[in-house]
Order: sequence, then structure tokens, then C-alpha cells
Amino acid sequence: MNLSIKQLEAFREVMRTGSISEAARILNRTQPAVSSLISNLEEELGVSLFERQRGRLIRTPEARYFLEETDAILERLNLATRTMKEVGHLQQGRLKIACMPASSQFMMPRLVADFVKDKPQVKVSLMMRASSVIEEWVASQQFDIGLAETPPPNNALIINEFELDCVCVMPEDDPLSQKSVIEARDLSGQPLAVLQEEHPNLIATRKAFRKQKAVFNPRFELRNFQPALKLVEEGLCYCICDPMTASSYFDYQTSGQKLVFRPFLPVVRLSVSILQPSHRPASLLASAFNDVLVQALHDLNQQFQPDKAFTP
Amino acid sequence: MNLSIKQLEAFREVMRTGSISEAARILNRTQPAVSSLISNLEEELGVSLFERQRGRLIRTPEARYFLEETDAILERLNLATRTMKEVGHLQQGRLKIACMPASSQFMMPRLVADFVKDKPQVKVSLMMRASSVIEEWVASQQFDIGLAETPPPNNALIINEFELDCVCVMPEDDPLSQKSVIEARDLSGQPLAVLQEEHPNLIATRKAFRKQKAVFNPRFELRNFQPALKLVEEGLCYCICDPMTASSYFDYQTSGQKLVFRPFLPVVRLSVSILQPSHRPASLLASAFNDVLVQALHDLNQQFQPDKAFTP
DNA sequence: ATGAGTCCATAGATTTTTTTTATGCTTATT
DNA sequence: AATAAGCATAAAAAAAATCTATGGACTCAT
Repeated sequence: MNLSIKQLEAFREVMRTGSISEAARILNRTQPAVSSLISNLEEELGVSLFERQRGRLIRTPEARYFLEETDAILERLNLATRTMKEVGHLQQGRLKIACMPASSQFMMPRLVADFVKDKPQVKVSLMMRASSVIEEWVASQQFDIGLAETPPPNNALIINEFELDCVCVMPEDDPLSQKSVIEARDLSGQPLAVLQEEHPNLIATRKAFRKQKAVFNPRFELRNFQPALKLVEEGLCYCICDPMTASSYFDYQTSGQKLVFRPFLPVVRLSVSILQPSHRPASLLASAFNDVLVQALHDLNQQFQPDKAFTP
Repeated sequence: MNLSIKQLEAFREVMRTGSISEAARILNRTQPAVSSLISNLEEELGVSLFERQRGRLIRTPEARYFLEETDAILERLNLATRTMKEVGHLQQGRLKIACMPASSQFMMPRLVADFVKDKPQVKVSLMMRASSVIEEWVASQQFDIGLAETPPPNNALIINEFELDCVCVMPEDDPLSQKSVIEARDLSGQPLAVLQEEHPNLIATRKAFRKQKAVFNPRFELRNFQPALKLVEEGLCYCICDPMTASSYFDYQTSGQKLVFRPFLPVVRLSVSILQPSHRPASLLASAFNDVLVQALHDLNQQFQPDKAFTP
């Protein structure tokens, strides 16, 4: 027979109370049950833990030493199981998230904040990087989950793709705001804020204008759309903006919104994906947060649809 | 049902091997036995530790965390039981010894050294103090065992008393060394080394001389007999010396012994006792060392008996 | 003293838990 | 397609823990 936790618990209780009968009462066992647990433990250890003197137990010095160990072991075991139960209820754990710039300013922080609101013990690390970096980090299991522009298929990644339709941004009092859908030809020759270099969004937008033979006039070239919103507010330009950044406007401009967002045609698509490492199962937290992300991206795509009522 | 150590061991092995069947082979169990240990553990913790994908197990992140805890717990448990087994074989432990001056120079160190020779892990603290202090220290359980002049009966002490017969010390070439027993009258008027003040030994010696109407001539007054042996070697005096100190002469003067020891009459008795605390059981080490002490004191009393052959 | 009450250990009966045997399903390999 | 290996499940068997009953040792209050 081998050591058992029951023996340790019984031993601890007998040490505490100084009596087998009393310990048995507390442990909801009969006295012989505890008696045999203790004597088996003594046999197992090869040391007598109590002296039976005149019908009573007297703790030996060896027992005092062993109690320290027993206490430490039971304590740690207790803590570990409690922690695991909390992990099971998503109350404990670590979550490493990597996200692309467009989502990092407001959308991700909001989702994370909401996610951990009822999980005070959960630790999150949230990193913003270019999509290509996120791809690497998730594939190499350094991060649990990532949001990035859709990468090429990769054996090390589970890729959950979402097509986001970019929207046209304009000041509330702009004449075009009367229209429920903006087309490229409506903006022919109008100044635009666009992304720099050969970003997919810039390419797709230029293509949309060409399709309708509209004049494409990129006035401001930026690294991301966040500052573009300010320029549009000032009436300096329009902007065909990804819905993540667009949505963020409602996050920080909670009152006195001066901008309106309209669907844009021909469709300018941004393909983003939730990335997870394929070589190890997701932690409970990671899958829970994945669900949150899926929901958020799904909502985002609906948010600016013409026929849907808008609810932020 | 509650957590069990078997579950933890099975879990550790399954984590290590990545396979229930393999773990079962190592643990000398059947595969279903391990399977159910694991699934009960998962149920207990409320967390799934492995994903069953295509007939194989994949460790979840939660399992990786739990393994750290499991390892630490099993490791500590293992260490504790190993230590206890060593304690049981007297290979481990602590022993606090207090001893009176007469025994502290050579006798105790020799006994301790011999005692721990085959017990490299055992830690000993050996303190020399006046008998009255030892009495207190042992009674208050600060020391496991003590050797002191016999104290008055004390409820907090287990007292094991030994009557030691003091012996007469003289140079080998002294005419008196021809006698096998020395009496007080043989030393009438001879210079003596004695203990200071009203030490029981001084009183008993003086009484012995008075009994034989011998002239008592205390020339040197010392705190203990150790230096007296030197004076006797120089032929400056005789000495009625306790057998512990007398015996120590053979410890440090291993060759070229110039002194001889003879029984002395009328008997001068020194009553010493092994002291142990009565309010807690002795540790295994303490009782083992007690046995050693008892043997040593017994031998000591025989050592200088006239009819016994002397074997150091 | 003596009788009631408490404590612990032991033994046999009983219940609970663990393990095994037997089997089926799924997946990987040849 | 056949074979082998992995895991889960169910029923049977084995092992372990627990209970009931009892006896001996001791305490305490009559």
C-alpha cells in the first residue's frame, strides 16, 4: 500500500486535536477508520508518530516534523485544485493576444476590458504589431490568439477569416450624407485620405474608383485611418475606412458625433482573420475570447449595412 | 470522491509519455485503470486536461499548468517520506545534548562522535553548562537529553541516576601505586587537589578522610579535575577524582601514560543522572543516544573496580 | 473501591473504490 | 482492406476503506 491523501488529512486532524476519536468525529468517520489510517501511515513511514500512553496519544517529535511537511503538501494541493476549478470557470488564467493596428486603438481594448470584467484573476497581455509579425507569433505559439490581415494558408495556424466591407466617412452636414449608400462616382475628384504605399486597402479603393471611371484623388496619405477621421471632421477630405476604425469613432466620440458612415460601392473589402496556433489546443480562456472576437467581427460587418438599423 | 495521489501520479506519467497506454505500462496498471483515473481527475478539477483528437491525447494548456503543481506536490511528498524513513532508521534528525563540565571535555565528545559516525545526516548540538542550568534546559524541553549531577526530584524530568565511585589518581612511579586499593589513611597529610568551595565531591572527600581520622590537606583548589591530572603527573599532589575525568585521561593521553587510577575507600560517590523531559516523548535519536549514555556510564563505574580487568 | 465514561486497538462484516477483463470504435499504417 | 494501436465503456473481480461490535486500559466521580 502507498501513501494516500486521506492518511495525511487524518494525520493532520489527529495532530491538531490530539485524539483519534475527536478527529474521527470531525472527519465524519468512525474511530477505527481513523485509527487504521494512522497506524498504516506509521507503518508506511517506518516511524511511530504517536505514543499510546495510558489510553491517550502523545505526539512524538518525529510527528511534529512530519506535520510541517503534511501541512505544506495539503496546503499546496488545496491551492492547486482551487486554482484549477477557477481555471475551469474561466476565473483564472493567462491570455496572450496579438492584434493589428487598426483594431488596437479601441476595438481590442474594449473587447478585452469587457471580457475580463467578471474575471479579476485573469491576466492578459495585449500586443499591437503588424499583421505579418502577428502571424509568426501565433504560429510559433508565443501568443494564444491574434487578429491580423488574412495571411496565406499556413499549416501552423488555424485561420478564421472575416470579410469586412469598408465604409465611406463624411461630416454629418455634408450634402452626400443624405444618400444611404455612397458610390465611387459620388466622390469623383473629391480629396481622400488613404493608406500609404501599396496597402491592400489603397489598392482596392483605387480599383473601385477605376471601375466606375471616377477620378481618384488621394490627398492625405496615412499609416492608418485613425487620424483620417479628424481630417474628415474638418471637412478636408473623405475617407474609405475599414469598419474597425470606423466603429472606434463611437467609442471615443461618445457625444456630439460629427461624422456619419455609409456603405460604399463598389465594395472595398478588407480580409481579416482570427489566428490561433494549430499545434496545441486552445486554452479555455483562448476559446472563450475567440468566441467574443467572432461575435465582434460579425457584428462589425452588420453595423454599417444599409438595410440594418444601427445599434452601436 | 476526492483527489488521490494515484491520480496525480497517473497524470504525471500520462503527461510525460503523452499516452495512457504507455503510462499504464509504466505504472503496472491496465489501460482502462489509468483512463478512469485521468477522467475522474478531470471531473474532479472541472477542467479537461487532454483533448482526445483522433484517438490520441493532446495536452491542454491547463494540463501544463497543473503538471507544475503536481510535480511540486509529488516531489515534496516523496522527499518527506524519504526523510521520515531515514528518521526511522536514525539516519536523520536533530539531537540537542547538554552536559556538565566533567563530561564535556572528552567523554561526551567521544560518545557523540561515535554515535554519529554512521549517521552523516544527523545534526547534534552539544552544550556544556553547570548542572543546575542543564536541569532547567531539559525540563523546559529546550534540550532532548542532559547529563548532570543528580537534581532533586522534578516532575518535568525523567531522571536516570548513576552512582560513580571516585578514584585516587597518582603517578605511576608513586610507591602507593603498588596497592590495588587506596584508603584515606594512606593519604593522610598528603597534598591533594580538590574542587573549590562546597562542591559535593569536596564535602564527600573531606568526610571520607574524617571517617578514617586521616589528615585532610587540600593544597590545590580547582574548578574541575582536568588540570588536576597535570599537577598529579608533576608529583605535586594526589587527587580523588570523578571517573569521567579520570577516564578522559585515556582519551587524550593515548601513549606514555604516567598516571594510575585506583579505587578509593571510604567510597566518595558522585551521583550523576541522565535527564530527559518528561512532558514529551523522546525522539528516536534521543532514546538511541540515551542507550549509549547508559552503557557508557555503566562501563565507567566498572572501569576502575579493583577486581575487574581494565579495558579502555 | 467501584461503576460509568472515554479512549484506543482489533476482528469480522460490509460497503466503496479500484482494477481488470472484454469489447467496440476510431485512426494510422502497410 | 487488413492490421495494429489508441482510447472509452461496461460488467466482473479484486482490493481497500469503512463500519459494527467488542475488549482492555485508564480516568473520574461517586
